Formats: sequence, structure tokens, C-alpha cells
Amino acid sequence: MTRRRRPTIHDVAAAAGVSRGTVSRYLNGGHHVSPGSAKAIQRAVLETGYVVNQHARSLVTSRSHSVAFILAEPQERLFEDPNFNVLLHGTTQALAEHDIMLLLTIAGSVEDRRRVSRYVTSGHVGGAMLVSSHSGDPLIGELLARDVPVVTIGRPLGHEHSIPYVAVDDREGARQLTLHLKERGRTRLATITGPLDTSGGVDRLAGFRDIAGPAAPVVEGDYTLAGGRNAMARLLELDPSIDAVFVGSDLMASGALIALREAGRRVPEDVAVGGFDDSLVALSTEPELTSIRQPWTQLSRELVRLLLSAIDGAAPSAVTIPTELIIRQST
Amino acid sequence: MTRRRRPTIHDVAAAAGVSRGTVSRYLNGGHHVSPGSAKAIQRAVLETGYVVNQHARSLVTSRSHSVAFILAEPQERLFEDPNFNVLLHGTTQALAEHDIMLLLTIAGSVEDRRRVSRYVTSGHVGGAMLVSSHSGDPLIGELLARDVPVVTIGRPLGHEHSIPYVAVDDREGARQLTLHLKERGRTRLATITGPLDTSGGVDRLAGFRDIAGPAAPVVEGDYTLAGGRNAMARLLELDPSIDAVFVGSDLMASGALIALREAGRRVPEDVAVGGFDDSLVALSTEPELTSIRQPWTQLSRELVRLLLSAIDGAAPSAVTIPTELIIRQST
DNA sequence: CTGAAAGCGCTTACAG
DNA sequence: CTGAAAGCGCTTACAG
Repeated sequence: MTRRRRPTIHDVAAAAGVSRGTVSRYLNGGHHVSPGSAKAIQRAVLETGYVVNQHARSLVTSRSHSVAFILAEPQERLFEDPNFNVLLHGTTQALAEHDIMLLLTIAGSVEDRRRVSRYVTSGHVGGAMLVSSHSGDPLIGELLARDVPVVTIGRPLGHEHSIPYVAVDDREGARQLTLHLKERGRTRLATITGPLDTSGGVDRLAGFRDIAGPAAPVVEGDYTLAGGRNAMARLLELDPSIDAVFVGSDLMASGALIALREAGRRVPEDVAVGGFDDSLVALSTEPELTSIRQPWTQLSRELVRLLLSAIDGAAPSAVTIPTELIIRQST
Repeated sequence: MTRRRRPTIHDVAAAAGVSRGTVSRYLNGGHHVSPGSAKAIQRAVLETGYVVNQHARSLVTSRSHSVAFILAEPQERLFEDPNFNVLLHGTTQALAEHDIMLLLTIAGSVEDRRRVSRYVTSGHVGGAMLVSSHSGDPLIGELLARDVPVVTIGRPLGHEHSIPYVAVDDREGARQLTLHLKERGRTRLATITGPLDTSGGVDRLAGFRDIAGPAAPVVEGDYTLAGGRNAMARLLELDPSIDAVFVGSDLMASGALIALREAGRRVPEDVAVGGFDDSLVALSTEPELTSIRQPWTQLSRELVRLLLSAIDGAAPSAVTIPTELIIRQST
């Protein structure tokens, strides 16, 4: 990819009548530069339309100006789950404030994963944000082995102490919602969980059980709409008397609503349904979904903050963010 | 972002017993390298775990190994429209085959746009893919003025001859769907369009009018679910006798279904509804949506191909891809 | 505060 | 086919 001739630091130095070293110092914080030089350089930059060549800068500083956003998900989920979009947006914005660019990598297939792993561990990138890691995913171990600074969204099962992460209080959120179902007078509670190799899956299940007890029916879902629909159908077979269900994500909950409609159950009259995420999906269903809000903007900011800390060599730390119950018509 | 010491081309050369130039030649295609040297270098690369430093390479070649994906959309759309995800996935995959990384930039606000423009025009990136450009967007002019290779998805209104682009045959697709509504015996046709400063908006409207005539009711939408819902409500006020509506996107169509349900109309008995995109949304509605398929994988591939051509200095060309009518329960 | 100089890791004519 | 050398655009001790 060829580029036309761009002004370099040399052009700026010539225009400002100082040395290249001085220009560089000005560009890198302005320390040890006299006001006069600073002014001259400032003008010269405008005049020449100079923009730093990041490749040259990175070569000498060994610092990258980009981080990888690794989406380790089968494409079905990526295609329908709005949470990714919100997270992508939030982290892009938060990184922009630090002049860091986000490199999107998608590791859906095994082959993808290998490519992404090679790329990220080869030092092109300052660090990586791992989205929705499943326990047992080899990627995370490869990154750790290569000393790539990495953070995850959601508790990284099995790596809680070696990787910084940010998560909402999944267990408490699940408790809030399940308690709410009980307070609505429901007695036959059930749940559809996320994948049980993710923290969102296990922690929300734990919260549900804290309130509903260990005997309540459980079906595992996969965070997709179709998965929620199937899971709900199975739940109704398991126990037709169910009168409330806590679903581990809004998208699955919207699938559950379809299954309930197909089974002739009214929501919330016959069965109350609660979701998790409080995404736009919750507003597009009929009836609108009661849900647990995940503050994505805040999560994104914290995720970026942790990654930058990790890059600077800080010890891993975890951030847990409280959830909020949003009550709508489905319960 | 500090990195630990990584092996350089020098280490490989030493291990292989050749000069650094020879290693570089081997790495860049292997021309003018004897089989013996090649073998030795190959082994040395494995031994040392060498990976090229892209910053150093880019510095000397003036070639970037990344392109920007510019999403110039208000965040509401980004958050709910699955088309972006599909496109993001498709282009990432297609670029990966060329060892090019995708830098995601989001230009929702005016301030974002300025930042993105500065970044992309400053040569950090080999080229840019502009997604959903609206006519009058200054970004496109800035990129052109700076000689940044750029391609758009959808016809770039006002820049058809200066920018390579790929698009489905929007007009023909709209015709197909509208004709299908007529063939179902519907006589009171109406349409909800996309934004009329986008090619998808105007071209699909043109296709609808080709079949339905100039007098049929039209309301402009904004490609969001809420927008589709509002537009449908307005359409029913405009003409309560409507018995079929072509909606310019599946997401808006799903909003239209909500409005129709609220108005007590049955779909398809009272009103037939057709969408556009054939996205996952079309399968999640009740009833499932008849729609026009956009072959996103193919679109992504062509988009990447055109961008790489543009980067290589090829003259702008346009690719139009045929659409396909997918009939489901909503019509 | 400032300039001269070395060096980051690579590619690419240039000789041979 | 191959090595020595220049140079890509920048930063950063080092002297002064």
C-alpha cells in the first residue's frame, strides 16, 4: 500500500529552524523546549501538515498504538448479539481518549484462533481484550505464556488470579431478578443458563439457586435466540407447571418468549420471564422484558483502564460492577 | 506498551549462517535465495521463534498492514443492526487472507468524525472502508482530498465515479418484493424507506415505485426498529386501507410488525409485510419475514478486493450484486 | 534548553 | 545467489 510523500520531522525542524531532536521533544510532551522554539515548531507543524509516523515511533519506542479486541465466538452469536456492538463501541471510544486504536480480530473457527494467536503474540499489538472466554480455551494460555498483556470481560474461569478482568456482579444480579420473581408471587421457578463454561453461565445459575433452591429446573442455553427458544420448550416438557423463568440473557429470553407463545402460555399472566443484560432486545419484545442492567459504558471504560495498567506492568486486579434490576411488563 | 526482547532478523541470520539481507529476501518471497540457505533460514526461524516486526517493515516499505473500517453511524443503529456484525465478520475474514488487519473506527459524533478523519488521512492505514455513507458527509471528501484509498458499501451518492463501491441491486430487489406483494393479490401498497440520503433509501424507493406507481404512500424511516414502528403507525394514519407494505430493512420491518399488532392488524391476513436484508431479524419475528437477501459474505469479499485494488492504484470500479427474494410467512 | 549522533529492525538497490 | 551498506522516520541519552 503505497503512500505519497508525507512531511517528516525533518521538514518541521527545517521550517522551525531547530533540530529534529527539539521537534521530537516538543512532540513528546514539550519538556526541555523553550517557549520560543515551541511556538516556532507549533507553527511549522501546521504549515507542513505534519503527522507523526507511528511506525517509526513504534520502532524506536517498542510501543504499539493499538490493541486487539479478540472476539472468540462462533459467528451465530456475533451476528445477533447486540452486546458485542455496545462493547465494541464503548472500548473504541475509551481507547480513543488514549490515542489507541482497536484492531478487531475474530476467532470463531479453530483456524481463525490460530491466526489470531500468532498475530497477537507476535508483538504487533500492545495488548489484548478477550471477550467472552470459555474455560478451556487454549488462546488464553498462549497469550499468558507469551507475556501479552490481556484483560477479559467476565471472570476468566481458571485464571482469576493471573488475568485482570471486569465483570458485573452476575450472581447478585441473578439473585435480584429471581427474588423479584418470588415477590411477584411465583412459586414454580426455573432458569435457562448461559454456557456453563463461562462465568456468566455459572455465576448467574448460582445466584438463581441462592433464591430458588437447588431443586428448581435448569436448562443450559448458548446465548442465542434459537438456543433460548429450544431451552424454553425443553423446560416446559420438564415441568409444565412452571410459572416463572429467569433467562441468562435478553436474547435467549426473546427466544423463550417465542416458545411460550407457541405453547399457548401468556406472559406474564401464565409465566413471568426475566432476562439479563437490559439490551435493546429487551425493548423490542412483546411484552417488554424485565431484565438486569449491565452498565456497558462503564464496563468498557474499566476494561480499557485495566488493559492500560496491565500494559504498564501493573499486577492483575479485578473490577466488579453492581447490577440494577429493571422492571418491565414481562414479570 | 513495553515488550520483551524479541528475536530479530539478525538473530535468524546468525543462526542460519547467512547475512541479514538473505534472510530478508527469503522472508519476502524467497527469490534469489539458494535452496541450502532457504532451508537453513527456515530452521533458524523456527528455532528462534522469529516474527517480523511490522513497524520496521512498514517504515521502510511505506506500506501498512492494516485498513480502517469506518462506521459512520449514530450509535443506536450500530447497537441494534445485525448487518454491521455480518459485514465486520466478512471483511475481517477476507482481509485475513491477505494478512491485513482491520482497524475499527466509529464515527458517530462530529467529534469522532474529526478524530477518525485525522487518523485515517495521516497515513497510519493503507486504506479505508466506509460503511453506510450519507450524502453530504464531509468525511468522504476529506479522504478523497488526501488520496486515501477508499471504498464504500452501497452507492456513494454524489461520488459514484470517483469511489469504488459494492452494492446489491437495491432497485431490482425492491421491485422483486413489491411485485411479489402484487402477485399475492394486494392492491393497496405502501413503503417505509431507509434514510433518503443513502443509496439504499433512494434506490429501494425507486424500485418500489416502479411497480406500485408514484401515488402509493411513502414514509421515510431511519433503519432502526423504533423508526420502523413509528413509520408504520404513520402509514396507517395516512391510509388505513393499506394491505401490504414493503419495508426497506428487516429491522424496521420488525418494528412495523409491532405497530401493526398494536393497531390490531393481522399479518399477513390484513397486511402483508416484506423486509430487506434477509438478516437474522427476519427469522426472529412472528410471523417470519419475507425479505430480499443481501449476500453479505460475497459483498464483503468484493469490498476487500476493491479496496486492495484501489490501494494498488487501480481506477475506481463498481460491483453490483443481484438479490434474491426469500418468501416466508409475513406475505 | 539544544544539537549531533546512535540506534530501533527492516528492505533494497548495488556490486560482485 | 549473496554480503555490505544505506536509509526508512523517529526517540533518546549524551554533551554542552
